[in-house]
Amino acid sequence: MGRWEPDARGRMARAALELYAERGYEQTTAADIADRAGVTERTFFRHFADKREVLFDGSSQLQAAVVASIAEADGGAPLDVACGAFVAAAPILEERRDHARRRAAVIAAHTSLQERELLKMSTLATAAADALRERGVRTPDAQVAAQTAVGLFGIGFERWVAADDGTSLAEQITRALADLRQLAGAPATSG
Amino acid sequence: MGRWEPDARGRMARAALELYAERGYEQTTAADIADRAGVTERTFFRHFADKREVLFDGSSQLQAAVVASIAEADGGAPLDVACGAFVAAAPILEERRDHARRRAAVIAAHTSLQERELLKMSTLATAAADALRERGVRTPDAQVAAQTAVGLFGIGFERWVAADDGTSLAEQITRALADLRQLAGAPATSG
DNA sequence: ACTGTTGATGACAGGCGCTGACATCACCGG
DNA sequence: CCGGTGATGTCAGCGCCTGTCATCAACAGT
Repeated sequence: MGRWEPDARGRMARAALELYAERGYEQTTAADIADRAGVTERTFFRHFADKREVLFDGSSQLQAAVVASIAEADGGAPLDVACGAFVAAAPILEERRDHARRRAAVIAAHTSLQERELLKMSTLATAAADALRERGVRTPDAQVAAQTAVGLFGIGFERWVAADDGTSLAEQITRALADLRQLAGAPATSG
Repeated sequence: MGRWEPDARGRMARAALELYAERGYEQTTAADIADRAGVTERTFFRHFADKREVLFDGSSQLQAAVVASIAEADGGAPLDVACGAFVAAAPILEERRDHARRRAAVIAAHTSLQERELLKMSTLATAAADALRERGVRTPDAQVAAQTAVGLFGIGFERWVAADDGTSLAEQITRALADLRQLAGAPATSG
């Protein structure tokens, strides 16, 4: 095959997900992934900053969609704009539910990968907050709204992945927001 | 001094914070920390799972305080109980503001450390949610309330560390919660 | 067809993080 | 004085990740 077989990056990403699922994250070396993808370990690290990053290649796409959606939103309360952006971006993940589930299972199996996912979420929150500010939302409000929206997205995503019924990701996020409104509004419930 | 100089763990934790602050996290090797603490690199890794964990030795204490506070709370809405628990646990950090600031600066300077902190926050959220469930809060509500409270704590902590006025951590958390209530309640603001 | 440039890859060396295995030493109870 | 216990030191080694240089495909200009 020589060098220059196309889409080395994609091959490595697929090989990594397969191997992490087959033998586990720790039991897979970077050289293993490179071998399966038909490249060298060195090439692997040229494309991905580290062994974890290979699982998060699509995260910038999600972030771009969320930021764009916030920028283009018609108006409304900041929290609605932020959550609406995640609902609007949900199809990106919904289109590849199988892939999302496999990936989520691998991540759930190892703490290092959860750390990286949390970092991506945090970055996403910062980007969303910036986008809200861009619309004129005051800094503290933007921060709280963005962080809350990302938190609700995380919960919704978790439930969407675990759900056996056909509830959509968008629906899960919407429900989580409704939950929060209930919790934030109701003055007293149980003890 | 031979072996058995007391408080090796504490010495390593202090040495690590100093060195990370002096030369940076990456420029500090585990052997450097061990040297300054008067032990071996191997001993360092017997006490701390990895090079990052040495900065998070007190996180279990915070978690215990939050969980206890949730368990002992008098009653009220889940979100109030959760946020109240963080306010109640705030003195643990407020007592050592200098240390908290130095530590926060070090963490802010390197992504790996931010990842670890986010993981601790996530663990804290799970523990808080469990504690809420223990009180009879339904699972989805517990999850949303706990995650939201941790998010607000994170924002409050960030502002407390950055603040030049004397605003307390507890006050910052309370303000963030008030912000969220405003955002969740108000139907429409800007565009 | 020849050539220079560009960019991705291969090959190699090496530092650092982290672990397993075994020896050593301080302390404690008998 | 002695054996047990637990923390530490010592050593070897794998895997992650990086710097460096050579190699090779593709492309543009001549």
